[in-house]
Order: sequence, then structure tokens, then C-alpha cells
Amino acid sequence: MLNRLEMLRIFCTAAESRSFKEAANRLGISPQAVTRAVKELERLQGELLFHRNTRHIQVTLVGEKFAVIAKERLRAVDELFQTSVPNSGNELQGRVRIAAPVGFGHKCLMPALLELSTIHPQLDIDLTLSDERVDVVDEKIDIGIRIGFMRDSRFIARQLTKINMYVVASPDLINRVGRPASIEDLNHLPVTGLVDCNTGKLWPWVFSMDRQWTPSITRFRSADAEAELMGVQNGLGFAQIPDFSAQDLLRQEKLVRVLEEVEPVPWDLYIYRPQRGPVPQRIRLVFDHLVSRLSVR
Amino acid sequence: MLNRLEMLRIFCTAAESRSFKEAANRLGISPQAVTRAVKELERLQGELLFHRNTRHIQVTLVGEKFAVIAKERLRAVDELFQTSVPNSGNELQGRVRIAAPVGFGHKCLMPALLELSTIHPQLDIDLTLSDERVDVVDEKIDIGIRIGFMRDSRFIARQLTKINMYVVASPDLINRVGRPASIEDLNHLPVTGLVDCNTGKLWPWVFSMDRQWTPSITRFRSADAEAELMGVQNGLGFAQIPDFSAQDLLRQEKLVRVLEEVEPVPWDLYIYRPQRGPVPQRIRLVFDHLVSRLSVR
DNA sequence: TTCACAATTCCATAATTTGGAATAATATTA
DNA sequence: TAATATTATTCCAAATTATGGAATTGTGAA
Repeated sequence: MLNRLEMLRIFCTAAESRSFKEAANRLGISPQAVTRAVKELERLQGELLFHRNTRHIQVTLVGEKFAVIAKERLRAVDELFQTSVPNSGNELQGRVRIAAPVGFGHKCLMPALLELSTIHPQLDIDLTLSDERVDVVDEKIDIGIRIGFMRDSRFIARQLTKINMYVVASPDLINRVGRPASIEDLNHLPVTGLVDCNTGKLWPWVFSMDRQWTPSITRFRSADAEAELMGVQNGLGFAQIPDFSAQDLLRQEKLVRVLEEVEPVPWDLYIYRPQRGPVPQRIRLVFDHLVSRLSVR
Repeated sequence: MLNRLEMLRIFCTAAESRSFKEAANRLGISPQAVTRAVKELERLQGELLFHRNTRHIQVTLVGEKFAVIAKERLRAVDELFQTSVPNSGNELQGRVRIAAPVGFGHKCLMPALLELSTIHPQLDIDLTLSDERVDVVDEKIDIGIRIGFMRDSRFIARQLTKINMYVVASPDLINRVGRPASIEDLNHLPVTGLVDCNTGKLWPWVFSMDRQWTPSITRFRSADAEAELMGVQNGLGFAQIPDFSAQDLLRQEKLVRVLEEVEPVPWDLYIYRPQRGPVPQRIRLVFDHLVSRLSVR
């Protein structure tokens, strides 16, 4: 008999996804496994939980109600396996190598890792922050975090959240030079730029309908996102910043969003690790901890 | 990785048992499976949940607290798979053949089956009540209930409860002839007897330290336990009766226990079904229902 | 000191799970 | 309208996990 807990987990994830394939990706399993789990659950419940065809899925009313209860109880059981602090067994000793984008690392990842280190002092976290494309296998990384696409079946990937890209500037700057009304206006306004370490060129800004705009003349540019952000805060120019970097400053009204109507579709943030095999407990522990902490947004 | 839900179930059952072997019997699994589940749970929790050696087990304090929470959450998840009344799918249509001892059938099994029929009107219960040894496979029985021993690996067996055997008589009879002070005294007192259908002879009475006593001269004898019980109630003689038959009459002081100090160790009551394989849903449903209703004592 | 019994470990076998490949269905695009 | 791309589903061979018998070890009772 299928693992009932996993069945519920799969069902709940599918209920929050636009397709079984998406649910499968989020869980790091195959689409067939999703189909099987949902079918078996429907058989046990004696009810259809999804209306579906090859083009889209729709939770039934029964399925929605069931999902609410199931998610809660699933969480309650999962807690039984997470709340306790394990003994310092050998399995939790050892290094965990993590790679993540710089900005995300500073803003979101470090708090989660500090929390983890408090709980598990014996873990040895080896964190590589880089905006370069890091290969998990070749660089001997245990866990990676990446923005964009995960079309590589070598990895178990889970989507953590969505990353929005905002165009922002300081209020002072906007008072001085006005707000851009279109993407083209950026050509005549001071902007900062983030340098792509791989190419030495500036990252293009992305907009809705796959439009792109690359700064040519910048007031400030750097490969260091932190430095760019400082420049933006100090009125050096407009910049396109991921929401996790900008949101606190936006909340404090130290930065202002512009060109909101042409914002691009959000990018996916993934956490991934090498293809399954015997995974050390400490890797799994860190992976699961990061999934749970970084998904809450 | 082990099935976490089953791990919890095994742990909770072990926490309520005097040995891992007993827990294994109750769950219809092997003792190795219990050992494995508990060890894995201890590894995940990083705590010892049992102090144990080959002679006895003791839940730790941590284990006790964990068991309380785990049991509740396990029940909540199990409910997800039980509360709904499934559609009248083909799988719940059909006959379920059950065999049980006569007395137990009348007293305990029928109420549970009536309840089940109310919930699932489409079930077709085929109940065979007999004190003969019924072979589940040969007689095409889906579910059997048996008192005594289940040393047959052909079956999935679960212990339901313990059956005590009481020597009882009516108060009137005791007033007339006195109480027996020893097993030997029974030779000089009126007794009733239950006839073994298989052999035509009287069932022996069983006592502590594996002592047995077989009535020779009886005031009344029958293969029908109900008739024997009526005889006992009406003062025809002493009888050895299982507790499920006697307990109501004892409570109402219509019968009185004697020779309590030589009562045998309780016998196990088992529910069993043929060895696992594809088991129809309705069989499983009835089996699980009976397990849950008949274990409560 | 011996014995009986149960927890645990090991290992071969059985059962289950898995994902690639194939098939069928469906919305989108040309 | 036909072709294409994508996804749900099914099938099947391979991989992985679960299982219980046998053996070992430990422990309380006789």
C-alpha cells in the first residue's frame, strides 16, 4: 500500500499547483508518482478530488475541503519529526556546502542558516555566495539555490517561492528627475547597473512580455549587488532589484517603486541538490530546514 | 526511508504493550519490524524512546510524552481515511464471509457487525458461528475470529483482547451446595458441560499452571453454549464460561464467580485473515472496523 | 549453572516503488 | 483545419525497500 503520508503530501502539493507536472517538480518526484498518489487517494476516499485533463487540473469542492484538513494534519505529523533536537550523532557532524546568489544569501539565507546553527551547533556550514552559475556536481556543492530555470534532471529541485523584480529609486532622486513613464524613459534617467561576473557586461533589466532593456550609461555599476543597493539608496540612480533585497527599504519608504505596470512575470526560486541516492542525514536536515524557512512568504 | 505513519503506529502500539513481541502480534507484523521501526524513530528523534533488554521494555519519559502526541496525530490522519463513506463502488459491493465462535458471535461480534451494516448498507455479511475449528482458506472465509493460538504463518493475525475463563454458578445453587474450595471439589458438585462438536466429548476446563479438569457426570450438557448458559443461570450446575458471556450476568449478580484463585492465564482472542496479497477494499474495511470495535475492552 | 524467551542483526527473497517510454488527450499555434 | 507541443496516464523493466526466517546475544527465572 502506498505511503499514506506521502500520498497526502503529494495531494496537497498538487492542490496548490497548476499541473501535476508542477507538483512533481516541487516535490522532486515524477509526474507518474503524482498521478498514482492522487488516483489511490481518490480510490480510498471514493470521491474525485480533481477534475483534470491533459491541459489543466481543477480541485473539486470535496477535494478543496479535504486538502484544508489534510494539510493541517500533515503538518502536525511532520512536526513530530522536526521539533526535537537530535543528539550529536556522527551523521549530523560534517560539512554542508551551500551555494546561493549573493543578495539572497545575505537577506534571506543567512537568517535561516543562523537559526539552523543555533539548533544544530555541530553542523559545519560552508556557504558560497556568488552570482556566477555554480555547478552543484562539479563544484562539490551539497545544496544550491538558484533563480530562474531548473531544467536539469540531474538535480532534485524544489520551487521555494517567486522572485519579483522591481525598478526602484530613492524619493530624493525621484523629486529631482521625475518618474519614468515608460521603459524608454530610462534612456534619459540616471541608472545603476549590476555587472555580470561571467561576462563583464551589465545584466539586462527584464520587463513584461519578455521585453529587455540594458543600461548603457550608468551613474554607478558593480558586480556587488550590495554596493549597487547602497548606491540606489543614496540616490545615484534607478535600478532593477529583486524583491527580497528591496522590500524592507520599500516598507520604510527609503525606496520607491516605479514602472510597476511593466514588471516582468516573477522568476522562480529553486533549492536543489544532486539526484537522489543515499543522502546524508545532515544534508537532508539542512535541505528540509531551508525549504520550510524559505517557502514562507 | 521507513513509512513514517507506520513507524508512529508501531511505536504507539509498542508503548502500550509489555513487549515488542506483543506489539508485533497486535499489529500482525514481525518482531523485527517493531525493532526496526522503534530504532529508526529513535534515530530521527535523537532520543531513546524505550529502555529495553531481552526481558522487558520500558517507555522513557520522553517516549511517553511523544506517544501521547503521536497517538492523537496518528488518529487524526487515520480519520482522513475513514470518515468518508465511499461511493457505492464495486469494491464495497459483495460478500464478506466471517467465522467466529458462537458465544463471542452473539455477544460481541453481532453488535459490531450491525453497526457496520448501518454505515455500509451495501455490504453482504455472511457470518458463520461455530465452535468448530474453521479453516479460513479451505472454507473460503475472509475473516475469522479465534480464541487460543495463532501459530500459522498463513494468516495475518491480530490480537484483539484477552479472554478470561471463569467458573460460575447461580447464587441459589451456591446457597444449596456450597462453594468449591479446590478443583477436586468439582468432582462432587453439580456441573454443566459444553460438548465439543468435533469430537462429541466434553471440553476440558482449564486452570492455572496448565491444570485441566474434565467433567464426567454433568447435570446438563450441550454443544450449544447459549443453552449451557441458560442452564447455569437456572442453577443446574457450575460451568466454566468465557468472560464475554458471563460478565453481564456477573454484574447483575445473577451469577457468581468461584475458584478465582486457580483461574487460567487468559487466552488470546485473534482476528485473522489470509496472508496478505491484494485484499479487496471491503474485506479490509470490515477487518479494520472489527479490530477497532472489538479491541476496546 | 542452565534454560527459555525476546531483542536485535543479518541475509535472501518477495514486494513495492520508480521513472523512461509509449500512448492518448487537449489547448495552442501556424 | 492540421500540426505541434505539452501533460495526464499506463505499462514495464529495473531499482529499491520491506519482510521474516535463522542466527546471535542478552537477561531473568528456575
